[in-house]
Amino acid sequence: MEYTVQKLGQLAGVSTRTLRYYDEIGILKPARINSSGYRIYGQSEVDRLQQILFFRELGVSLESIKQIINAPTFDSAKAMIEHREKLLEKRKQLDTLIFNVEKSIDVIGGKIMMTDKEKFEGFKQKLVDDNEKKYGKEVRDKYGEEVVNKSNNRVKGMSPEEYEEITRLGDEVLETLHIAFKTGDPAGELAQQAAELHRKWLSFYWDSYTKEAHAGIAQMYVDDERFTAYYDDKQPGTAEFLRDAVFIYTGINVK
Amino acid sequence: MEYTVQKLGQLAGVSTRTLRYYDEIGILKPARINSSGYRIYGQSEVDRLQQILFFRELGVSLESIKQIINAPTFDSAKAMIEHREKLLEKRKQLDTLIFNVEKSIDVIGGKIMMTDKEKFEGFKQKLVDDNEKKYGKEVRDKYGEEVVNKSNNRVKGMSPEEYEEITRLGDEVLETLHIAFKTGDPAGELAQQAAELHRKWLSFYWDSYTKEAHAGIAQMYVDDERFTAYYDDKQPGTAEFLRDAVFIYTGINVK
DNA sequence: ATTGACATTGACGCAACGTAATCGTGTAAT
DNA sequence: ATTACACGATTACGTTGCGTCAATGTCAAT
Repeated sequence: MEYTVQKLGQLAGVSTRTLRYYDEIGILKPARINSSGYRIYGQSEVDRLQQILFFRELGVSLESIKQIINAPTFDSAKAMIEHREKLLEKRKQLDTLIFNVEKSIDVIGGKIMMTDKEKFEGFKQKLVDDNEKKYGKEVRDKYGEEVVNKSNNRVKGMSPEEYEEITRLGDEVLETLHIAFKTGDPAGELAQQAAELHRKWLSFYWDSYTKEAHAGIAQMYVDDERFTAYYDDKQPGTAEFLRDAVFIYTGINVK
Repeated sequence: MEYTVQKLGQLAGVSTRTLRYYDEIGILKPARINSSGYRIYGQSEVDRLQQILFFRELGVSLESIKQIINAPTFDSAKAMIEHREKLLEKRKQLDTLIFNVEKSIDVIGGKIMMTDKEKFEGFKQKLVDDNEKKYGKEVRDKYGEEVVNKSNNRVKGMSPEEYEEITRLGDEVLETLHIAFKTGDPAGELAQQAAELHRKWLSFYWDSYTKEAHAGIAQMYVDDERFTAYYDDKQPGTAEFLRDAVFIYTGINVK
């Protein structure tokens, strides 16, 4: 069977422009050109296009596809596995994006107010660099008091709805934490999820979140018996488990 | 405080090129131009840039941002909620993408073979429409026998490594399932994760995965006492729980 | 006076096509 | 045979959000 641009386009569900473009960049050349200069595609081109679309659908760039299908002994499985890694990271990014949008909805809704200083802080994650690592050791003492005071002030100004939401989140943290605790792995998915929830929960109390402060608080839970009692309620060792999870989550070890 | 391009750039964490560009497209113009033609930004420009970066971070296009911050009575909350919808859809797409990549890894690995006909079908997901829903009811009877036979043939041709991998996956399914069972919610994240793992596991045995078949198998686990016994081993009711989770996961109810 | 850091304005490049604009062909109907 | 019209071709600009030269002017310090 032979196809013109439009026929092939309809068969495969792509525009004629796309086929021309693929010809242009040398990823799919027609089998031959007829006397009128028309592009004529044959069976092998159909198959090749099929392969191209397959990879394209998976989000692989045309340049990469070119390499893939041109390589004589291409290890496509390996490439796919690598590609999957990329996608998983993309999804992670998207998840934090969604989280931020949701937070911003609250901000705009007036539930959370931001100070002028906080404004830029959020965007400068890169700047949370070595310079700040130095504070790591002192962060517990430093944040210990400060945060408690801040938080108290925070809570006073909350609406009933906000309070409700926070309570729910807090419960969710505990729930996830207890399930995660059974796995025994603070680096596991569940434990990291608990750490994430804990961060969300904290964000309700804090003007600005920093990894350092988060790690500091987690350590505080272990050191301060009032907090330890709260988290170890059902399962002794939970506070420590949470701390370890948060250390991994934040990538910061305060100890 | 007044800033030159570089100062502002450092403050906000963007390149000078970006600031020039923002000036060019009229989204952020400097407060004034000094005698040497330098762009000088003031406090209000800092704030404006802050807002721009805020929305940009959320993945909003500059064009949209322009509209947003220029509108006198812009309902940013509404815009954010809409934007969240878009992001959630994006994530959905990404998830199916990841699913397909994973499937393709199996395909490439030779675990699954595709017929020529199937090849193009894959890209025409749109065609997965009502026409196929009709098979839903009959799927259990249909797949019940077929799958078991197929699977047996499948297993015979497996390598030790493959078998090892499958066993591991199978264990993971059980593990997740049992944790999820404690939450009591088949629609919850854990249960859905279990359903997903179960799908992966199945994909090792099946030539081609379909939601209908998946749902059918899940129901079969409940109906066939051999399977029920296996899944209910530690916790009675687990088979039913898995079935419910899979029904939700696939969006198909076979009952 | 020279140097080096920082400023300016172009202008091209990128990915993967969409979208005209202009013109030649194939074919069916008049 | 002519006309109409669908389909083919090529050329080339537009899209997004800047990165990256290139050429050139300015400021502050040595």
